[in-house]
Amino acid sequence: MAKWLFKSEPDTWSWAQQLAKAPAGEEWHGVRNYLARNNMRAMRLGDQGFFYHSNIGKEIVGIVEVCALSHPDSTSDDPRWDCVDIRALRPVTRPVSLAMVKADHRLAKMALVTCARLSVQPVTDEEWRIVCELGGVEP
DNA sequence: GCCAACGTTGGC
DNA sequence: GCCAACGTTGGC
Repeated sequence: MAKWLFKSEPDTWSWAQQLAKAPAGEEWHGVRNYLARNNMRAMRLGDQGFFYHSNIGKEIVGIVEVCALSHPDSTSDDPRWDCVDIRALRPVTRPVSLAMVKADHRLAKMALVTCARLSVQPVTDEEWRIVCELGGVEP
């Protein structure tokens, strides 16, 4: 299973809101970037991802799972924009901050660091394991 | 198909 | 709130 990372400004959509929608899940709409969209198109049911709070917090706060394959974004009339649905699985024991990620040389190549503006990112298996370790949660 | 202008993201 | 980075748009 591939691993991913989803960014959201908690002002707009927070982990608490995502958690409140579990287990049904929620459409990850609003992405208007080709690379982020292509990442969502590549997702499979059961793929897991980190839920990251951008701007406020700047930390990974939970783990989500893809529960619907890529489909047209209901918030757009433009057929270019698709998105998946995700549901909250569990919070991390300790939030993993951007500063912690940057401070860990093993995570230097993480997209969170190298592609700061990409809102839906791939995560390698090794990065997944290390972030889970930092967050005190089972990979 | 290039590239300048513009808009947005997101860390600080 | 600022601004750097960078993705997108649109004129040529």
